[in-house]
Amino acid sequence: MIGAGVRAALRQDGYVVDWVQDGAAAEAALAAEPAFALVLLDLGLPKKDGLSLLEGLRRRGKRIPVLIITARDAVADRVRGLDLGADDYLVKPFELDELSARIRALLRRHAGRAEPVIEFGGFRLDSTTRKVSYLGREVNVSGREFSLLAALLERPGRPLSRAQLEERLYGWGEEVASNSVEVHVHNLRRKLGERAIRTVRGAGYVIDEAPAEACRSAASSS
Amino acid sequence: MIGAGVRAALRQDGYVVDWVQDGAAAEAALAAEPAFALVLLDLGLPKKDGLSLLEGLRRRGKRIPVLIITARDAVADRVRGLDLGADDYLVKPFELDELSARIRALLRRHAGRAEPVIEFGGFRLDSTTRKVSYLGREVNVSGREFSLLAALLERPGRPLSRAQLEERLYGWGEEVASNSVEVHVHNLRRKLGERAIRTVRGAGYVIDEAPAEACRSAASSS
DNA sequence: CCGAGTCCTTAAGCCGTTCTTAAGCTTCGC
DNA sequence: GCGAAGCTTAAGAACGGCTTAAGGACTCGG
Repeated sequence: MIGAGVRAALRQDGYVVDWVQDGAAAEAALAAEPAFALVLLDLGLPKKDGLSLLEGLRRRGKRIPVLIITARDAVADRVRGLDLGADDYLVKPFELDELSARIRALLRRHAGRAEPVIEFGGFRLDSTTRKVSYLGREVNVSGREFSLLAALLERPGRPLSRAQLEERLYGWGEEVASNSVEVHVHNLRRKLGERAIRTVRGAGYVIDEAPAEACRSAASSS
Repeated sequence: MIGAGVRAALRQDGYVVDWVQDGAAAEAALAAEPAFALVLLDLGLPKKDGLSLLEGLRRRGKRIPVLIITARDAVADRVRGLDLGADDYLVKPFELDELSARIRALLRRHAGRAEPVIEFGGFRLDSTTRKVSYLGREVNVSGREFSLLAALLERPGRPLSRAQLEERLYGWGEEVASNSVEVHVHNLRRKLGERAIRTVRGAGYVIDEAPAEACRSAASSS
């Protein structure tokens, strides 16, 4: 079957692949293991309609990326799938290159952004070299500090709570029981200037769109 | 051209469509009008490579959804486009139904990231950043004050009693035994002006629809 | 293997803000 | 004028965030 080929190709790409062959098994697997990063859903599934599987997922609030695979002539299914909350689709037959690219794009989108360079609010982060510059100046930051900035810049303009940042910095496995996030923020501010990271009392920290240099439309600079 | 057909179909769907016919014009339009909800990008553009247009957009931090349209055989372009940060693509020739479904999906997905904002009676509450502005002025409010405003704005035009507000502010568990709601209202009025929150004697507090105009003279039947 | 340096976590104290409480005052309706 | 409802004020407590510093883990060069 084509399933085996897909699985082999994805493993080639470094993914860990679970392959189930009907809708009921898929639901069971998704219920048992909440950590799947993405669902590849062939609408030709037996036993259970793939679309209702998708609908059930979304109804239960799961936001896991879902990529639908359909036959070329099943336009109606595709349309329906997208409206039900699928993130993408692919038409059979497809090239494995393309599948892989779409999966990359979906994962990246879901992660928020994994593009090598993030630019926002005066920052420029390069995640391949882990270099940071702010307002044109190159700044030396440590590993944790870089991750902290990256987390903040993934949701630009939106505050992240200490809890969210900790989760992001330390993962689920190893929790931290101290104010280390505050300390990192403090150290960053010492390197970048006071205004680089704004505190939203009770909500967390945020990086604003307009840094100090916002001279264009800055009506009220507090 | 097919452009005209697409435009007509989208207008049919209720969208407002701007159509430019080369990359340079597209960049100019995007720079001039920041409020576009989505970009439909035909990779066959003359004058400027569509992919570099996309790359420029992303590099400048624009997160506007981009849907690429390519020819059937341009797999490499598609892959590249997705890696550059496109949100979706469609292969020519496509059915207009499908285009419309994908646009719906993209807009919905993007709207999911949009900030939930309440606007009413001169207020503008952003619950992600906990920012409040009233009559155009940005106002600094504390956490409880924000919750109080949010509660009042949830049922716009309808008064909420002190008891209801307390319940809303403190939850069911921990009741409060004082006039703290009154105190918060007072502090808010000091920040926002006397008229921002109206007292309905015996019933509670309410935020009115029309803040600017003095409606006192609207006499007679109540 | 040692020492210097960096990075990270933890802990403790400080400080300003915010919240609650309570008491006295004003306004309203009768 | 009286009581009830609402307003104002101020003080203390509680909270959240900031700062600092100590110590451990790790890296790197000798």
